[in-house]
Amino acid sequence: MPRRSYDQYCAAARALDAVGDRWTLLIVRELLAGPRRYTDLHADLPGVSTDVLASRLKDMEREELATRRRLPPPGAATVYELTARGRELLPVLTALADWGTPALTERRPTDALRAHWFAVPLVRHLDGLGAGVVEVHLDEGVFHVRTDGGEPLYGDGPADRPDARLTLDADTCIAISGGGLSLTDAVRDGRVRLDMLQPVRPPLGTGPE
Amino acid sequence: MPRRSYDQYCAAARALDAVGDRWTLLIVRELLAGPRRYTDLHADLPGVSTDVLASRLKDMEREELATRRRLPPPGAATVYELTARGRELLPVLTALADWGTPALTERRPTDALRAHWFAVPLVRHLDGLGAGVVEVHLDEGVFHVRTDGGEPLYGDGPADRPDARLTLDADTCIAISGGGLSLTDAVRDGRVRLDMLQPVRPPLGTGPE
DNA sequence: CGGCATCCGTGACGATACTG
DNA sequence: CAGTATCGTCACGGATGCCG
Repeated sequence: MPRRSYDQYCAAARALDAVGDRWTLLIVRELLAGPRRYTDLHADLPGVSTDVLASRLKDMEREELATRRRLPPPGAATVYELTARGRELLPVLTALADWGTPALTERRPTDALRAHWFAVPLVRHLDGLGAGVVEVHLDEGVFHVRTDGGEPLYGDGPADRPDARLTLDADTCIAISGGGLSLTDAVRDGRVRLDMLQPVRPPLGTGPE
Repeated sequence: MPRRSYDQYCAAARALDAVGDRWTLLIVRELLAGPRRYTDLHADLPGVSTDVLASRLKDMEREELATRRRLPPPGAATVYELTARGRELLPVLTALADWGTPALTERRPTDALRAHWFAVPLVRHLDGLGAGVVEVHLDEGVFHVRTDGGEPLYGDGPADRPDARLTLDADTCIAISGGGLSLTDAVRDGRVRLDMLQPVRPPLGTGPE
């Protein structure tokens, strides 16, 4: 919890005690992409000051949302990684992103952008593809998501071995994320190009349909 | 958005621009109980200072999350009320409450408590009752919830004309809210007393007000 | 170079007092 | 009842320095 607790016996207030501080949930958004170094976090969270980032990471360790791990040499570095409890914040970020998607109609010149920021609201809408790892190509950049429950949920840049590739523009991505446009319709209308790259593996427990 | 925007073209960051300030989401929690006066809000948000509450309410008006309305005399008062956009924050509060429920195992002596704070995580689990308005009796107080989609979603104190009454203790309420205990099991085990009060809806004006 | 710690100016916060 | 005024404190953001 932060310096200032709400001191309320309320589940939502308790959650805000832990993750209600400025930047905390955006750090979670970054760490959902897998283990990240301090410098990488700082680069993908434009505007956060160095001391606040360090302080939040310490708070998150104390709250057991994240852990610090030292990678063995070569390439020795310390990375921050979400705990299981931290990963359970995904529904919170999803609910926030769903609510905030309409506000993306306005794009300000001061807005920073990373392609993988589109992953959280989009990932649920890709389940129907039957593909494990989907690489998403926007004009603004490339990211990838896992739809098979694996970790990490998503990441910036191309995937190692994508099962499918989507090519679309940001507006279409936002429309699908917001639920106003189904992926099927978007593919049929040519707003999304879908390439299946690996043989389709049927999900466990599904028979012929 | 607050004075400080994150300036990120990201749906979650946009949402946090609007509702990420301290106290804002807890004010939404209060207003989900229906129109409230400034003094009532201040009473049910222990710890908030008067100027911060006034400032947040202004921010929420500007963001079109809430509106100010002046009730006609007698009983003239100004009340704050959520807009449709503001009510759409319920999934955000639900996700936060779900995540924060495990933190309710620890109950600190400094914690304030209002019975209706249990409503957000509980209301989904009462759908199976087939009752419109459910009055919930805890040792700590009484609140009521609507399970038929009407507004307001819940409120403090007894309901006007409840269709059912639940009597249980806070720990049981938390267990049901967290999903670890089904309402059916809790009734069968005697941890919850369920009284159906209105199998047939009487005409208006014949019930106690 | 990555990972912070320190310093500093500004602004947000919380408590109290007070007013229309 | 519904806020505004004032004030001390603390948090934030930016820059810089240090240390492995």
